[in-house]
Amino acid sequence: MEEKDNFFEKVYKLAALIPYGRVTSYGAIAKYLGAPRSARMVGWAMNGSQLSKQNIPAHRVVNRKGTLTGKHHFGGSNMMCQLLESEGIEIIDDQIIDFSKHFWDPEKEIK
DNA sequence: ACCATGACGTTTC
DNA sequence: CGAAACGCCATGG
Repeated sequence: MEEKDNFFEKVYKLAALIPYGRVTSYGAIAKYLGAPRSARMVGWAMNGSQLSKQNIPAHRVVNRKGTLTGKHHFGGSNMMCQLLESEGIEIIDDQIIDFSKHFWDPEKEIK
């Protein structure tokens, strides 16, 4: 049953391609993968990304509002925030400042 | 097969 | 403008 679904595989790949100091939303990833309705599945995939052998910068993936909804699943609430701030991203109350400015659209950046 | 949950998103009130 | 409800889809019980 451990067949790497193309969906998860793409999520990991895309997440790993997120440039430094950039962030994206689950919906954007899902849409890029061809499943704009499966934004939740993206989050589910990220959950497994922690167990993945690769280093998935899941901290660069947030919801469409730019809120750090999944900080608890990251292995600590402070960790995700700290990582993002370390990349030059301002975060206040689990909310990314100038989210649109840091937003990274795979469809635009990747062609 | 059905119900419940979840790192989301959009629409409605 | 803010909160709540609904919708989507996959995984687990």
